[in-house]
Amino acid sequence: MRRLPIYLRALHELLDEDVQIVSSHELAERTGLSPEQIRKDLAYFGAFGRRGVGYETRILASAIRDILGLNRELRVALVGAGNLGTALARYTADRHHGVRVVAIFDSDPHKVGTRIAGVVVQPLDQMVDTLRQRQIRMAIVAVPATQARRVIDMLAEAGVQGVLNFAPTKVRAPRGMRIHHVDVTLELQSLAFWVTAEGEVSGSSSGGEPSSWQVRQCRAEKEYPPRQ
Amino acid sequence: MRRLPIYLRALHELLDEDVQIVSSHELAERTGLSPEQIRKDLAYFGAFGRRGVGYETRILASAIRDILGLNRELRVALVGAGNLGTALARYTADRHHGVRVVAIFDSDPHKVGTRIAGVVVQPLDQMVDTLRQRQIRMAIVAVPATQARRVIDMLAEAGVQGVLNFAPTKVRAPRGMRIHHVDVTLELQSLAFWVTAEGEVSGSSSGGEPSSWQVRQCRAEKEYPPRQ
DNA sequence: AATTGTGAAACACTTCACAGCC
DNA sequence: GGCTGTGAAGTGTTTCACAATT
Repeated sequence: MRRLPIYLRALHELLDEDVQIVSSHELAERTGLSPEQIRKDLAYFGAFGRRGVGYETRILASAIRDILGLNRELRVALVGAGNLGTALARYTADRHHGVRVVAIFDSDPHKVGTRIAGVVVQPLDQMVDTLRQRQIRMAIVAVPATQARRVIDMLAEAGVQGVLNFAPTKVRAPRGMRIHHVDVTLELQSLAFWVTAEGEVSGSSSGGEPSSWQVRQCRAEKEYPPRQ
Repeated sequence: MRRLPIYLRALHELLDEDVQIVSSHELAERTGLSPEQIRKDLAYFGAFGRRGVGYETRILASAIRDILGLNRELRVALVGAGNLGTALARYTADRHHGVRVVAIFDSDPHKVGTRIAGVVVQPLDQMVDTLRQRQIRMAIVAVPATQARRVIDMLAEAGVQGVLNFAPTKVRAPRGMRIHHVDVTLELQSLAFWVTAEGEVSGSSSGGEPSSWQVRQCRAEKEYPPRQ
């Protein structure tokens, strides 16, 4: 499921290059995945390819957009008009990925009424009514962690079914809602494991008792055998 | 590996509440993971708990920070001082998660010299030298997709070992570098699968040939049996 | 009695190998 | 010959069940 958008991106690149037919090997090359995996994934949703030939670029792209529900542009609400929210709103406005921020809400009265990427910021207490009325079913949450739970409950009440949450808290998804979490802190902290701290030597250790950074080295060497 | 930061966050919450001892069940409750998984994870790095008692909150938190290399604050560079970059810089400055943006680079001359969260923005062509000199080993890339590859090559040249990439392109990690990708487009598009398009009824279908949204419904019901 | 640590079983996911088509 | 589609094998991860420990 998470890989379909990756294929879609590669297919759009190929379409820009006027490539009509693409093989699983070519797609693998461009996505960094294996040809078998791509074939399995695509076959799961039905037979889109022709044996001995490959996949028809335009048809496959359209099929994937259809599976994802992106053939009509999906309207998304943004909650939280800070720097992060602004970046996201502008981003979806620039290129058309099938998803676009069409409503923005913030609790700060100073922000209400301003425009971001052409969309007027509305007060938070108008959110539930507006989303219901406009039948918006997806939202991006870019508010402080303390407000996330309340905002997500409100979104559930408004009938929102999918949420992309940037707030650094693990909130359980209400019934009927799916939440994808983007947690920068978690990413940075887990990435930290792979970098050597200052003062550490990146070569082999010189005796002494096993310390945590040796664990780190050991683990690191599992995935990067040569490591320089 | 990716779960250690989750445990760490829960442990810090517990420490704020002056909880001295915590069981795998309590941690499971707070993280949404299973007790067995937590025990397996922690046991993998060594025995931190006492049978019949639980885990000592402070010691476990410290051990995890040690494994991740976060007991000394990790200095990180930010490349790209747009809205997204600004949000991230401010975010790491506010709370101390063991990771902090201490250098910012941008190619826009208008941004160079300004301050974000107390850090002066430097021109991109000073990046490699500055990072080498200050021994900065981790970076956040928040530049347009077109620049991402070049920036990441420069970071590799500067000795950076870990990169958190927000640019919507899959760049292969250079030797000795680990890249974590945060791709908002991909997240939004895969989330789109789970929401019903406007006009669709969320109940059962009324005959006709199987269409993609029925696939969507079918898949959705696998993970959310009741779904309302 | 409560809780960890851990081998075994179950499960999920990926890769392999090749049959079936073009 | 080249490529897809797919059962089978392989690999990795999660859950189960329980022995070990306080």
